[in-house]
This record gives sequence, C-alpha cells and structure tokens, in this order.
Amino acid sequence: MPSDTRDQILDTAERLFAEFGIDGVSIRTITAEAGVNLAAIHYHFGSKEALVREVFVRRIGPLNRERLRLLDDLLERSRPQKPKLEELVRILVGPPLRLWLQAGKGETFTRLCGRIYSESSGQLQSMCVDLFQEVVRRFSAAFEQAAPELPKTELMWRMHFVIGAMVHTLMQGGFVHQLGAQTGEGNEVEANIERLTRFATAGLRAPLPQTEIPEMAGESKREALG
Amino acid sequence: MPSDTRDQILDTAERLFAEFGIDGVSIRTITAEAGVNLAAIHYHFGSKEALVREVFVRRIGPLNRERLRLLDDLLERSRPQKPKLEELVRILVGPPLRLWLQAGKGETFTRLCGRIYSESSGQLQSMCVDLFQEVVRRFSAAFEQAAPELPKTELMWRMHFVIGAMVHTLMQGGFVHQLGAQTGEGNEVEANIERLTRFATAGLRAPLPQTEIPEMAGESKREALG
DNA sequence: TGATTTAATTCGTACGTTCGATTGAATTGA
DNA sequence: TCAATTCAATCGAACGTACGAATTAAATCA
Repeated sequence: MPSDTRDQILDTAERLFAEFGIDGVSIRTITAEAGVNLAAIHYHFGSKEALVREVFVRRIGPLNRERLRLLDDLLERSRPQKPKLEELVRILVGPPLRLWLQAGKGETFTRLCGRIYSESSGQLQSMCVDLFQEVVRRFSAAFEQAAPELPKTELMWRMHFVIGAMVHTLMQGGFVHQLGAQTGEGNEVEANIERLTRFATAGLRAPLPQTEIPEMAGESKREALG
Repeated sequence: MPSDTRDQILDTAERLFAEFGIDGVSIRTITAEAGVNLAAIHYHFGSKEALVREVFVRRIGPLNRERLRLLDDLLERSRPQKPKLEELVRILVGPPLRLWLQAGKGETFTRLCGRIYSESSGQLQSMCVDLFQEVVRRFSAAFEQAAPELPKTELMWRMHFVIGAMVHTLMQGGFVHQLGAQTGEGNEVEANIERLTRFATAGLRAPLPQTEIPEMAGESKREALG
C-alpha cells in the first residue's frame, strides 16, 4: 500500500532529475513541486540518496526484465541456429528508446537513464553495476554467439560503442529530433530504433583491421581470444 | 603574463572536474589542492562559472582548431574527388581520443570533455554551442559531400550516433580498456581510434531501410530531403 | 643607487544562502 | 486509542562570494 505521497515524490523527482541532473535538484525543490512536506522524503525513503536509488530501480528493473524476456524469446525462436545480430541489437536498444515517449512522459525518464553514466557518484555506480549485471552478462554471451568471428576484445569495444550511441540518443536525441522532424509524428520512435539498429549492426560487422597493431616491438604474448 | 597561480588553478580544476564532476568540486577543494588562496579564483576568473568556462575553452579551442586544420588538409588533398568517409571520421574522433593519454595526463581532460554533454547547465550549454559551431558546420558539410547517397536526416542521426560512441569512449573508455588490455601498452590509443573509426564508418554506410516506415496511416507528406 | 610610490596579487575572514537531515508536535484514519 | 503520516521549525555543514588588509613586484623619482 504505497501512499500517494510516495508516488508523487517519485514521479516528480524523476522528472526533475532528468531535466536538471541529480545534484541540480534539492529535496526542497522536489517536495515543493510535488506538493508534499519537506520531511516526506526522509520519512518515505530515508535519505535523498535512497530516493535517487529508488527512482532508478523503479524504471530499470522492468526495463531490463523486458530485455531479458525478449532475449529469451529470440534465442528460443532461432534455435538451433545462432541469433541474428540485428535482432540482438534491436532488443538491446529498443526498450529504452521506446520509453522515450512512454505514456506521454516525453523525455522524462530516458534522459535520466542517460545520466547514470555521467553523474555516477560512487554509490550510484555500484548500484548500476548490480542492476545491469545480468543484462550485460546475458547479452555479452549472446553477442559472442551471434558474431563468433569477432575477437572478444573487439566485440567488447564495439558493444561499448553501441551503448554509447544509445545513451547519447537517450540524452540528446530530442535535439536531433527537433532538427529533422519531417516524417510526421507517427512512429518516429520506432523509426529511430531502426536507425540505431541498422547503424549499430553495420558497425558491429565492420571489417577487422588486417594487421592488428603495426610497428610494435616486444611483448608478443598476444592471445587469440576468439 | 599569466601568473603561476592562474595556471595552477586551471590544471587542478581540470583534473578535479574530470574526476568528480563540476558540481562535485567546490572552489575550496580546488584552491586547497592547488595550494593557493581561497579568493584566488575570484580574483583571476571572477566566479566559479567563469573558471569552468575557461577550463573548457583552454582545451577545446586548440582541439577544434586541429580538427579544422586536418579537415582542410583532407579536403585539399582529395580534391577534386570527394573526401573518403573513413578519413573524415578519423579526423573527427582522432584528436579528442588522442588527448586520452596526452602528456601522461591520463584520462584527465577527456572525461571532462565528455561531461559537457551531461552536466550542461544552461550557461555551459550555450558556450558549447558557440565553441563547436564551426566544427559542426564544417564537418556536416564534409560528411554530406562524402556520403551524398544518404538523406540529410539520416546522415544527421548517424553522425549523432558517432558522436555518442566517441563521447562514451571518452568517459568510460578506461573501463573497457582495463577489461581487455591485452596488446601491451604501445599505441593502444591509436588502436582504439582505428576501432572506433572502422565501427563508425561501417555504421555510416549501413544500408537504408527499403520502406521508410511501414504500416503508417495518414500523413504522407514525406519529403525526399536528399 | 636607494628611497618612495603605485599597481598587481595574495591572504584571512566573514557574510548570506542553501543544502540534507532531524525533531517533536499536529493531524489523520482505522 | 493508536499507529501511520504530515507538518512547521530548526540544526550544523558546506557552498559561492565579497571585502579589506597584507604582501610582493614594478615603476618612478631623488
């Protein structure tokens, strides 16, 4: 039986954090905007940091659960063959981008999501490691399966690039969206998911450099890793 | 004749901002760490915000000047043919990534650079628009020239993805670097520039969706944009 | 050259504000 | 009645900023 106040705080905090950053919003601003008392945050959450934590967990939990569900679906659907790389990318970047316009909330949550990567202040950082641990593990394995020709190190870097493109879109996508909003309003989000999916898939499939690192003396203990 | 104190403040602020974020570092911390008086910041810069501004301008100015110089070189070198897409990407992402290990400074500056995109607090945001305006304009034109087959909107989004991968690498690259540091130490940075360049180039060259947006009713005022 | 003035910088200290957190009384609803 | 919740008021700490005195360096003059 979560009180109305609690949800009010969570919604308001999420919106304000997304717009002004975590350190940029005081609990006074949050409580005032939410129309609740100043002490309500400490009563319901214990501290500002605990509130921040709850704001993230509330969204990322379901988000990652959906990604894992879609991943299970894909793996089962494509067995015994390996999953298609493009499908993997789509279920990795789709769910977060789809929250972009979720319930008419605008960029509320997604910008917040992107902030994890930048404003991670110790405590938040380790929380994120926990929250994303399973997703990272499962998707890493799936990607290795889908692109076995890539050395693991190379794959890791390329997945890292994909995440970067996704996060940047979550945070700044609205800007690009305004610049080039030509295709009505309809399924703009789905169109952008396709854009990112195609870009990322092609990037993941980029040819390897023929010679790994030219002109290097010594230390030839280079493992194959594939 | 810039005083020694002034440079001490700038160097220290740059390092601390990069590690703890702009809002995460007080001028007391900066001055204490730099071994100068508390009031020195306001004497030399006027305010903390002006100091932040100066920290960024000092690095981004030369950085962008180098990018434009390399761009001019490339355009002249390849005339009358259009520049190669891969070369364009390389001179876009190369200079910032190369600062990664500049002068043994570690990730000092680059993480700071990445923070522009997240901690942009109004004033900083508009400053960045000014600082990057010419680079964006020139590179956009060059990319349109190098990839004329891409609709402008599509190209804009893909450049956006490239920037995202780059920024994410600037901020979090150290993490991936630690995970997969197999190839000695040598030219790891150049190797990563090549990684990102190949990834981004392949992504920029990804095939266009045959049908732009399937199953959409109404609003068929879709402009070609090429 | 040596003394004196002037400007530039550094220093110590304090102000006013805002922050997250706390307390204890008031209010509410079962 | 009693536990859960909300409220007003306040705490100490940290923040950016301001200001005048102290110090240093350069310029000017005897």
